[in-house]
Amino acid sequence: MPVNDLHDAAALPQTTSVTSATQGAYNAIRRMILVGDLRPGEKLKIDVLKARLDTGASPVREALSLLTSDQLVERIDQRGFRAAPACQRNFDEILKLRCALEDMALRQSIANADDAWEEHAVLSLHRMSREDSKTSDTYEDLHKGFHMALLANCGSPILLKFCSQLYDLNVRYRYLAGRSLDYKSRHVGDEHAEILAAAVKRDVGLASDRLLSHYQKTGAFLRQSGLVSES
Amino acid sequence: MPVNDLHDAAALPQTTSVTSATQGAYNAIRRMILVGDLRPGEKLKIDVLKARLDTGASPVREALSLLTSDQLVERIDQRGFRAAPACQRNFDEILKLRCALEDMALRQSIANADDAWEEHAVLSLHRMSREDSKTSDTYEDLHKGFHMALLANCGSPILLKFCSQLYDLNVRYRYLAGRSLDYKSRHVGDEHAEILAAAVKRDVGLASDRLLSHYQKTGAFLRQSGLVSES
DNA sequence: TAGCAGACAAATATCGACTTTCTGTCAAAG
DNA sequence: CTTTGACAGAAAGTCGATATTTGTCTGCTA
Repeated sequence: MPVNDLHDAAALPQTTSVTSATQGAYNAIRRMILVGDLRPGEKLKIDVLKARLDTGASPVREALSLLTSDQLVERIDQRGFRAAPACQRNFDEILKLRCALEDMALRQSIANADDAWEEHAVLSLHRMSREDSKTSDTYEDLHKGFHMALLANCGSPILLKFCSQLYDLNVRYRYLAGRSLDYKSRHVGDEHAEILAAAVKRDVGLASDRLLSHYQKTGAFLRQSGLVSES
Repeated sequence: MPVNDLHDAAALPQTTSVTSATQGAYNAIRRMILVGDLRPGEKLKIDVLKARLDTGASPVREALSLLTSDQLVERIDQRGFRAAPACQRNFDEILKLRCALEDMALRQSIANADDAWEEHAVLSLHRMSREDSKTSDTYEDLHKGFHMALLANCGSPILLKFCSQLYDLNVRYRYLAGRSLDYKSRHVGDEHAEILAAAVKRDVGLASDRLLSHYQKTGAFLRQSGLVSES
């Protein structure tokens, strides 16, 4: 299973059976960073992770190298690795870029619309809605799955990868702001449904507006509830 | 020296003194892929690279993992690494994305314009023009340096990294099409100067037009001269 | 003759030990 | 009292060897 699998992002929750130790370490560390278990800027010592994941040093090092792709880990030559720092400025940048790139991707995706894409998007929304526990990890996967499904038809794998990366970076800030805050006082379910409805109607402008508004609202929400601004 | 150093992209040609074996392997393999020494889709066997670079397996593996970030290498779990494939479709995608993202970056860069940025861009052009051998490696570095210097002031490190990646991916296609073809029958020097002039005049629209036209011309040029289209 | 099973060869992935580099502390000098 | 230098501990980086996996080739069977 390739590391960067974009197209299956909306697939069923992956079997946790992991083929290689590197892959397992990659998943585990990625999750720890996204969830905030490893704090922004924190030094990632090989020995510590090695013990925590019960693996050798090689898989850990390689996983960390791979996580550099996702901008979740910084590599400092001869000085090891650290979790990517977080700050208000960085958050704003991510939000802005996300809006720009996803807008682009969504428009292209709708322009190329076909039945398979549409049905996949509908299914993704359905699966997400069905999952009631909004704090669970699988919900996060399904949520990402839905958003990626909307963009999946844009015909540009590289653009998709960028969007996927930015999504993850953004998710981390959600957790940093306190996972419980998010989604509480808002009707995100409705927002998702409305975005999908516009997309299904092939209304590019409306879909894009709704998507961006969705992100801006979430962004304002997070900003207001105070971001962690360490290192 | 960090692997992902965007801000110094236009700095003087880097000292070749390499601190870590991984870093050395990274640079060497990256160059081999960009230049076409390692063909698209080619299997990258650890033993072979290990011997060729006179290093251990660990640095090679880690370098390959890092090159995954740049989309220059594909990692297939339990099946090793291979150089990223190349095809017409991929080239078109890169060109299109590049135009979109660099347009964005250039506009922001000019919007934030200040003296330091402007002078850095002027210097970068000068250094590139001074280098007469247009085929040498250092010219390639200076050329990238100039283009990145134009964008450097956009205030978005992530966007810059994306542009840098796309630049590299594009460079590879230049080499694939035959390094000598490029730049031969065109006055790229003039085009560069004109882009810079527009940027210095803070004429956002003109600068963007000229930049995109520059890329489109190069793109058409490469497309016409026939791309390698092997898996 | 086509297809499948098993074994052999090659290459990847992983481990554990060794070397190099960094970091923090403590003492001596300015 | 601050600063500089060296030493010791810790951590990163690297190497060589081993274990697992994959791909291929052969030979048997229907």
